[in-house]
Amino acid sequence: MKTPEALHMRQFASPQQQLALTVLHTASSMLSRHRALLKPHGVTPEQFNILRILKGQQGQPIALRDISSRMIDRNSNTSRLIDKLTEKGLVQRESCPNDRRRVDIVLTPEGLHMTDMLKNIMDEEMSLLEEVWPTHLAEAAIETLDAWNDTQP
Amino acid sequence: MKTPEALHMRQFASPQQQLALTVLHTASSMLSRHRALLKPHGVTPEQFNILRILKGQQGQPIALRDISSRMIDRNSNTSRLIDKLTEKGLVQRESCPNDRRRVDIVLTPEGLHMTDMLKNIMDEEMSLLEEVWPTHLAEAAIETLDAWNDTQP
DNA sequence: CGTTTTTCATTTTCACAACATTTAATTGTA
DNA sequence: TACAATTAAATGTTGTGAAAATGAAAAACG
Repeated sequence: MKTPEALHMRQFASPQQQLALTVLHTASSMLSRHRALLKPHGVTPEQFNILRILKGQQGQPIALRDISSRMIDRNSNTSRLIDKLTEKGLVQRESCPNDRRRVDIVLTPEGLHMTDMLKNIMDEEMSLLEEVWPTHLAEAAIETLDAWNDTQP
Repeated sequence: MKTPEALHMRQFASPQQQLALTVLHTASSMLSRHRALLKPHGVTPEQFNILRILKGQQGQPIALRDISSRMIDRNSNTSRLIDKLTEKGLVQRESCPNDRRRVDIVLTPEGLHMTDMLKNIMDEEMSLLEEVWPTHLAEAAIETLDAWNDTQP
């Protein structure tokens, strides 16, 4: 359902305002979809986001602080998310010898395995987008949205 | 900060995947901004969403159920959000005579006043978007995103 | 040095989301 | 009419996000 229909809105103050609401609505809808896809495996999108960052490290440890700064949703409670992933045996905390404030995080073998599986699931979902969005339109939309992101700190 | 930079990502699987992440990141960032703008007035974006829907009714009562269906985030618990707004004296519950299961919601005079004020604040914020997004690019981005929304139930 | 400031992680508080269940009222149907 | 099925709202529980407070360690600086 297109956004105006979904939100029962006949007209918007401006195309810019409509785009803002469309972005919020689209993100909410996407996140719901991701949540549903990951749920059978006991992982939330926020947790998967961390797993994906760790996977990108290719075994190299990364400080909790740096994970936070790379998350889609900043300011979230990364400590607690790491707690959950640790309980599930997917990641491990390691103390950082040269700076005892820091806590390095690494994927466990099971975590790596789980991440690969979930990545396949999400990649499949993402590939559906390629049928909906022609490449040049996707690129144009990215530029438009990032024009705003670039005004933000 | 543009999305790839913000998320510390060098390259994406596809422009489509990059757009998906950009949408999620942009929405999260926008919502934070809205939350900060509304906070001094003791209202959250979710609550403001309801106030805006009620304002659109122009005094006509609307059933709680119909508010739910028009919210950006459909899954939230409207009953409890209405509780919060009632506590603040911004809205009022009214029993619906022809169907006693339903509960009609109306803005109080203070609620109308507050909504007008908050709407000014948000409109001002939205007007900044007009300097960032040329109208034709905003319209193009809306079409692109809604192409996906239209594939969703 | 020693003190102050900054940094990093954790903890805490509050509000909301998700999901299930409950209660009440209405509708559908034998 | 009786009674099951459905619908609307409220409520209970658990988990998560946002933001601020706390505590510990390191860095900065006189």
